Amino acid sequence: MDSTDIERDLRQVLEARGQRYTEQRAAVYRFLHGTDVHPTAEEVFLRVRGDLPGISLATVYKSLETLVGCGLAHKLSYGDTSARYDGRTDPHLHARCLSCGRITDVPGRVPAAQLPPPARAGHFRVTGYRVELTGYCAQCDPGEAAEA
Amino acid sequence: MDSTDIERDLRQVLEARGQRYTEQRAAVYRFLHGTDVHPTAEEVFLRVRGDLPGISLATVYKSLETLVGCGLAHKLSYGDTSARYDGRTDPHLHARCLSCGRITDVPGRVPAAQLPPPARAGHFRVTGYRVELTGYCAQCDPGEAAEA
DNA sequence: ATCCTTGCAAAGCATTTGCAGTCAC
DNA sequence: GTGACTGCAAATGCTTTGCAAGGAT
Repeated sequence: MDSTDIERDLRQVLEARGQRYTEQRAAVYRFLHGTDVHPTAEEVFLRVRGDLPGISLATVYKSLETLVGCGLAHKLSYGDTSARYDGRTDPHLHARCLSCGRITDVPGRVPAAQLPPPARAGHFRVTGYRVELTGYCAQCDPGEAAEA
Repeated sequence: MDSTDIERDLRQVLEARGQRYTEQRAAVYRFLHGTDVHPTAEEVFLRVRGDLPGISLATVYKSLETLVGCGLAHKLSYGDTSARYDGRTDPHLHARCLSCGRITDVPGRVPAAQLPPPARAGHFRVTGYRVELTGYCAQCDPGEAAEA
């Protein structure tokens, strides 16, 4: 899928929801879809500003929210720091570096069957789950002295 | 373990780290340890103010951070809203209501053996993992119209 | 022409920090 | 008495919002 395809898909999804295709949204989506660094809103802003010098941080936040609402991106909130965004939609796990906060993709996945009986989680109706790995990325590992 | 025991344990842990036992920390810990509602800092503040009318929100934040640092509590950050705190230390899962944000304890746990090969997560050294269930709590379920 | 989106600046919210007074040891 | 802790208020950092001008259909 090249850049043209990506933009066509974006337009289609936006129109299906009564929203408009704009350069700003396209630039944000293009960047997010083509990277695996799971950037923060600020990082998206700095990067996208290379293509669209006039774009504002508020617009980046709004565009990201729009993409998440359309299912074209996921928001990764770990609270400790600012939210990160993921433009990949294939199944994968996230590993978060306890030292620098960077998110690394991990190919595997956890079968739902191995989780506790969903129906019987007290009076809670379980509809989904999320697994997050923690540890140290290649850049931070050498230190190895750090602990959580 | 009654209230007296809890306070003795707290004193011991604090002293082992060169920190002082105070009424404020004791009140926060007592409340957190005796509930399973996973309160936010604000909720802890409102509740503890019943015992200590003069306590400030900043002190609650500082006390919670101290307890987390001592391993006497866990901080649950889901980003969407404010952080929540857990004073229980026995193994259990957390189920988060997508409607109201409430956290419900679920007795089970996920064996590490069922996760993807830790050592081989790309160039990432995995040291731990976290599982979070999502769905709807008893109070929000009746609606059943809502979706994620 | 319509009305959605942008960009700017200001507001909002959770959390942290500086500091003088107070308390635990 | 000494150093850590509290409470207050101000500051911080991320994110959202109000609104007039601009852009997409």
